[in-house]
Amino acid sequence: MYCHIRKAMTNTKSIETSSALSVDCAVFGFDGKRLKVLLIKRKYQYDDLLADDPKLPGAMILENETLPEAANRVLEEFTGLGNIYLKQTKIFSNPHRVSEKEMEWICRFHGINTRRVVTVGYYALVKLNQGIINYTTRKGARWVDVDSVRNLIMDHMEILADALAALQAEITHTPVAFELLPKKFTIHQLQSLFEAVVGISIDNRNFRKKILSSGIISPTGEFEKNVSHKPAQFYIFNKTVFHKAMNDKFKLNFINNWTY
Amino acid sequence: MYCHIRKAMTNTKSIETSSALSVDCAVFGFDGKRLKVLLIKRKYQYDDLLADDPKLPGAMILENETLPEAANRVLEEFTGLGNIYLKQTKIFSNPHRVSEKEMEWICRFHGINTRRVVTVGYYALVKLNQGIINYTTRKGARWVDVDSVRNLIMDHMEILADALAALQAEITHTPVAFELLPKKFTIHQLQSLFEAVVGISIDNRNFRKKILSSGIISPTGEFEKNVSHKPAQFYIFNKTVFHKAMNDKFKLNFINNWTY
DNA sequence: ACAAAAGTGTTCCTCTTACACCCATGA
DNA sequence: TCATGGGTGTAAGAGGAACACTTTTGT
Repeated sequence: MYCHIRKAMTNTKSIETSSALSVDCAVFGFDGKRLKVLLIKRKYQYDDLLADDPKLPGAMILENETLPEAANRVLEEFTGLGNIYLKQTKIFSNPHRVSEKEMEWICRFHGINTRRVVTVGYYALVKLNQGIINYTTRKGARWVDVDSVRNLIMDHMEILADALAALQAEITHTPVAFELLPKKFTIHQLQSLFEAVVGISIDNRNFRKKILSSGIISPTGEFEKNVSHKPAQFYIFNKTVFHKAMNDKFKLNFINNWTY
Repeated sequence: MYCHIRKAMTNTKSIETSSALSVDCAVFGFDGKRLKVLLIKRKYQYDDLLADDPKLPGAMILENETLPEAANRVLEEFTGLGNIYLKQTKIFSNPHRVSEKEMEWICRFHGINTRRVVTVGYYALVKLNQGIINYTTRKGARWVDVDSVRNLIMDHMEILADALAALQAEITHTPVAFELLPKKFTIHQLQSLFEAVVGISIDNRNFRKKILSSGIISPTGEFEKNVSHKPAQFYIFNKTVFHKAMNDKFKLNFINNWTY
């Protein structure tokens, strides 16, 4: 039913070929102070590749799933959550991105037989809470400060760096920040998140003015409890206002949204 | 040297599998008035799939090249140009994105044998001129108004729409506009390009003010000749100023570059 | 009382907007 | 002389930047 014809191929150095396709996910979370990323372990030792070597969660793509489905499968496995914000970043297709030894490890671990693995980078955003942390801990995963990540296996450092850059770019133009916060959050939390992700500090009064006048968050009337300072009000994200604002502003007033 | 171990796999419905990987490129050009995209023909008839069916240029990835290399190979084949601006957009990995008949066509045409083709979308930007147009015409390709493209094969309409959306988003934040213009261009050309790509109209005086005060273009002192109106000055893009401006502005003054 | 974070206003200034006419050239 | 696009200035308003103190709560 599919293909039955195979052209006789000369033994050139470059031929059309099949690749194993995988996804690797940089899963970000925010603990109120710092941006965290979820790391797992290699799990299976192979020669001098240690079982403890840290890596990003990932998986091979299955026969009848799309790449985002594969990424969601990985996220569900390690966090227990469905419906996570997920965004594809780059594709890592260098034929030599994986060393021969790593290639052997992959084939052994995944029970496949291939000469090349092309991987697709994703970043995912989760609302961190104690439940998730307990879950990921049981799975042998840990949440690490993004700034302090070192020595991931293969090209996972590069995949992570790319994911972080994509998140930084996106958080200033789309409301992904709210994917990292609880449904109800304080303005202080929101500001800290921006500061942590973009790596800057923002004047509190100006921040409040801008975020409140934009209308994309609404006060709930609820306040923090049992905090040793003046309790902050909780706000919620206002999706409809955001989309309206984008459509009104972005197209009609191009020159205003134009940042050279 | 690579893998020699293959785990016995149970015959589940979803198994890890290999895919053929392809690239498809939306190649954009600007003729001074409208945004154009390069279309080619299917070329080989197969049953009711006609040789004239329009499609985006694309190719299977070869064994020892990366995806951007494959995309560049396609561009060189159809335009004769190297060093074209190239940007990856999305991956199209739906297992059913290609019908069975198209799948047969692919296998036949490419002389491969696979059950699945995952394709990676790219958009490319070229400086249109008569030389290029002659070249692409000899290759059987044509430059079509983006707005009037209809009925591309497989999911190429979707790939094109995605590429266009990516270009629209990018042109307002990075200087890709200059990839679509000759080295020396008039301010009018630049403005028309923005208008064509984003689909808006811009006040000429305000546009000049903003673009000139940004410093990212510099006058050459040369003027149009043989035009039946006041000759316009030619300008060139000023790369260094652009990068300096981005670094100064974007990080330090986040709140200003923030568009909710 | 004190520590810790919440919350609030104003001034200055830059940038955006809206808008209309004369200029240089080729036909 | 006419048609075509090139090129210019200003005033009003909006929004960003910089800046410090009072409030509320738990300990």
